[in-house]
Amino acid sequence: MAISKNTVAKSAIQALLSKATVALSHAEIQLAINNICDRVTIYRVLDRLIQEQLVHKVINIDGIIKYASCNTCTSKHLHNHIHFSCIICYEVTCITSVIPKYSIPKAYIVNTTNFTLSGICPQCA
Amino acid sequence: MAISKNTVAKSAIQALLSKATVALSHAEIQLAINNICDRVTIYRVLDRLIQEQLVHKVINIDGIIKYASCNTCTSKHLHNHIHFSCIICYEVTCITSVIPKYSIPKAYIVNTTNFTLSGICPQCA
DNA sequence: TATGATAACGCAACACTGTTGCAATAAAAA
DNA sequence: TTTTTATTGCAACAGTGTTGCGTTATCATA
Repeated sequence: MAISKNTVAKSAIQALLSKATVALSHAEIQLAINNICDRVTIYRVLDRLIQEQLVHKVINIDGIIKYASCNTCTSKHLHNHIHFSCIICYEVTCITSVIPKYSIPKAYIVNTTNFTLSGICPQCA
Repeated sequence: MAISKNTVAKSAIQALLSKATVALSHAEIQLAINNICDRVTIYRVLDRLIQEQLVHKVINIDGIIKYASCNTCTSKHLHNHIHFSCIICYEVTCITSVIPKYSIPKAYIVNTTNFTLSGICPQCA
């Protein structure tokens, strides 16, 4: 995987995500970077960052895709940790400290896991 | 919660979901019932069925909402079982036999769980 | 069975998310 | 500096889900 070019939009989005404590949606990113670039560019930059394994996707409980920086993925790019999705503030937090246990029939080949718990986060409780 | 009226659309969608072995998306339902009613009506019927706890939502790995009949929810309306989402045929199957184990910090109040594993299902393997 | 209240419907319109094609532009290499 | 090529902006589009409103069908009551 070739390293992509370093552009203003890429740097801004990368910086935003790496300092964010929660996963952000496309809309939230667009709002945060304040029209630094087009809507479409954000999607393309995110795709690039994902391909370069700097960012990963999380599906929110309501089906909205959120993006989070891979701060914890040092050696392997694995995201089988729990995500917590708050029903009040809609923030998605990576609970990296816990790896969930599961077991399913052998016939199923598991590639990726998406364990999202929803409820009320500490800030909203 | 008052019982809603029994309409042609409701019966058709209910019958379709109860005989389906996998969770269906709105688009799939629309295709299956073959223009028996309007797009919007399907959304409203599904909302009613969810409110009456006859159907539950599952978020697919790509963020598309799928609907499944609550065949297994006899006493309590709980859906904390695993869902398997196939990356080839995009079918979502409820693995009702297994309840996943997890633990997260006490500060988080968990309401619902959404444990979706994605990979290749037995049919596509 | 006929009637009336009201839930449910179809239609139109809209907002939002995500994608694609193409010409213009910016980044990095030569 | 020039050249190559990735990246961008713009426009247009497809898909998903929602809302308002006038009409229709359902179900309870007479």
